[in-house]
Amino acid sequence: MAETALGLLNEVGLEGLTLRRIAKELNVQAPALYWHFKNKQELLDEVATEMFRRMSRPIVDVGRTTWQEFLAEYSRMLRSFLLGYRDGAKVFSGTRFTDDSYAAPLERMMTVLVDAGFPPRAAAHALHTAHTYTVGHVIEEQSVQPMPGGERDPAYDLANRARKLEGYPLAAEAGWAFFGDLDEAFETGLRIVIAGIESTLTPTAAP
Amino acid sequence: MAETALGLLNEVGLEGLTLRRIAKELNVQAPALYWHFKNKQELLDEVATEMFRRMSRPIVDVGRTTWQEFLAEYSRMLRSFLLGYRDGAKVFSGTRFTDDSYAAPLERMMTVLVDAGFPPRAAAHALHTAHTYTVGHVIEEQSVQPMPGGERDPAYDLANRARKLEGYPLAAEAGWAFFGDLDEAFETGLRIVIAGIESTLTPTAAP
DNA sequence: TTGACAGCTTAACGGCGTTCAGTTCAGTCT
DNA sequence: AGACTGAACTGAACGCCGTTAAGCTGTCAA
Repeated sequence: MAETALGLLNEVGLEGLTLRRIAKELNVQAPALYWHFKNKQELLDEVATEMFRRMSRPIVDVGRTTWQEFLAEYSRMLRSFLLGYRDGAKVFSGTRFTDDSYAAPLERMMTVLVDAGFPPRAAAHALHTAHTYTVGHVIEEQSVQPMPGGERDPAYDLANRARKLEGYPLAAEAGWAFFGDLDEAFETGLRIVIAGIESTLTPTAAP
Repeated sequence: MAETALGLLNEVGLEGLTLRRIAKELNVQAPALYWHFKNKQELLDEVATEMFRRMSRPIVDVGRTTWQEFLAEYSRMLRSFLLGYRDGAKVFSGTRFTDDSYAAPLERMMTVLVDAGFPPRAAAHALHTAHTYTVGHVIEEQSVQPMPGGERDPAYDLANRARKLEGYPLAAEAGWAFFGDLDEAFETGLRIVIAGIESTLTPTAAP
């Protein structure tokens, strides 16, 4: 049922994901859903949990590399999974997981960092910062470009934006970095985060 | 009117911020709002713009310091402003600005970085990464602790969480960093981002 | 005095999440 | 075989939502 809702998400978007629409997809009346969920939020929590479950598998399968590459790969996977669902980042960020299926993947990721020499608390902060940055970035991305591979929102047209910002040359220039090549913007931020972890949290970083 | 809606936000939250409720606050009937706005989204965009306008002033007033301190101060102000409104980060992240009042503050911030030696593109990426990290962090914070200074959502009780994660010691430990001291978590991530900017984008960083 | 027009009201529409009192029906127990 | 149980669902309804349409009021220029 969470699977059905998740499948529907790409068709109708978060705002179109109503109980009646989900029920129709299941050949059922809307109130029947209340047998399985306390309310809509609980259903959305289940949807987010299912999203995380699906992306946990490939994350756990990342082979042995440096912690830098591992963290980068996790962030890229998280991003591409979120981008893969319409309003993915919004659904994901607003909800709590409904079970402990996140525990094993999290333990695995923590282990990679701790094995690389991070104290546990530092490892947690490293993961949290990379995770937080990625989700924040994708939320902004999806308001520029709602669907994976879809059209961009015309409100973010760069030429038009530059014209209105004539008196502010640096601000105009900044638009390019913000809304131009989204992949590049993400990778640049990701490099920043990982380099920052290296220089502030790594055991060899402290004096 | 956007001011009224913004004032109401802390009372009723984003989900309680209905057109009828806003209209009541203005001693007016709901459809009257449609004289001033095309639809509710446009009103929300105006609310977000007003939020940014209010926080632009103190940001511009930050005195001359290092770019590191400037960026840190910007991020802290952004965070505390967003935390100051119920669902502040959600309102802010989902909407586009309705005018160009962001241009002058943005130009100012870009200028600080460029004056410190950043190429314009690098300055933009630096700002964007710090901004994105901050908004992402606050979104997570506000789902743990919806109101400024308010109670925490009991679903994030740490002792309880630790009990359920008995088989996963590192994951349990990570909870502390994720949901424990939110201020400290933010500052740690902020140090990471700024140190990362320093080592990847600064003119003296490149070989 | 008339007319334009900004700003509002009243009434209504379809759709939303949710509730509640029933209905169906497979499986268990006697 | 017949009674019972409980899970899963239906049908009708409630109150609220965003939004539309048509009409009313007041102000002010010509």
